[in-house]
Amino acid sequence: MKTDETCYDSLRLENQLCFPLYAAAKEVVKKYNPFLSEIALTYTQYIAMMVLWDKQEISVKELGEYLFLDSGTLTPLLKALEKKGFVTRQRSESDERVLIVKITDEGMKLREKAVLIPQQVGSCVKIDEDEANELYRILYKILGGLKND
Amino acid sequence: MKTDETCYDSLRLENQLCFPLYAAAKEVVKKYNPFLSEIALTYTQYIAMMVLWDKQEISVKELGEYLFLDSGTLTPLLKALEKKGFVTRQRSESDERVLIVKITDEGMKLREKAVLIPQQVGSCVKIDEDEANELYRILYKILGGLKND
DNA sequence: TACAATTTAATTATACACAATTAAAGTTAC
DNA sequence: GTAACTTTAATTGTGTATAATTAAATTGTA
Repeated sequence: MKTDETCYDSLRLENQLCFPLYAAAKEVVKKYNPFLSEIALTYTQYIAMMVLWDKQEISVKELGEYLFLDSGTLTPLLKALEKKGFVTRQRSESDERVLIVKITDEGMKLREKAVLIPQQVGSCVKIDEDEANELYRILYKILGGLKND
Repeated sequence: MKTDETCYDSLRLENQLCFPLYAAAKEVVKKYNPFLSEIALTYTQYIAMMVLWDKQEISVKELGEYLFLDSGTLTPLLKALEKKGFVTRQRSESDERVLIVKITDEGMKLREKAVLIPQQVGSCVKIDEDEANELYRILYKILGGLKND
């Protein structure tokens, strides 16, 4: 019998579910950087642009709900995108508390350059299609479950 | 037939695997904060302590390999843990390039307070045991696959 | 022996990320 | 109608993270 203190097994790194989640997210996001640097975007800017490519126009609040980010992260990020000419930021006329983000023509044009990125990064993630689908399903189940706390 | 530009479907947020991975990791780590703040640790400090609770003594390099973190992250983190009295940092005598991190008695004592945390956070992640096992397996498969690039 | 290459950690610069607070504008209740 | 509350975004402060560079020590090789 081992003399290890098994009452602390729950605190071993290899028994954590959160740790591989944390590490895998970090490592996969890192794989985007060589491709994203070619179009002058960071990963967070890229997912914000994804929403804008789809919607063209959105409030900071609603964008934050899509991305699970708050204005403390989004404000400097959107200012950076504005500086690069990919978006404009202006207050809503009907409610001046609301800041509306709109994609520019320049921003829409960026989509053509970005279209190959998902496939390029996807090839780094060496899992089967079934596993990818299962992972996707479980991750959204976790995200859904966390919201109601 | 819809007039949407389906050639850009790969760039829709809901078609990404990386995004829910990124968001779920972030949101789950956030769930640790109320518990970790009671023992004056951040999440990253907590996973570093996990390795130290297990090994008592380790080089910065080896610690970084366990955690997927480099010295740029670990150096300030370990200095913070040293300041709180949980670790000591000293150069190896045999090779002065190597910095050895050792856990203190104070640091070991912290484990007793931390032992309930995995269960407390686990209850926030509302997935079955089977799903948790499957998620764990797929995440480590991804991490393993990324290393050989 | 020398000297180039490697290894290791620290440093610097940039960019998220979140908690807490602030400020402004709207909404509700009385 | 106005005071209290709520909503929205910005600001501030702290703490990760990574890339690139620097510096010191060791290793390998001619």
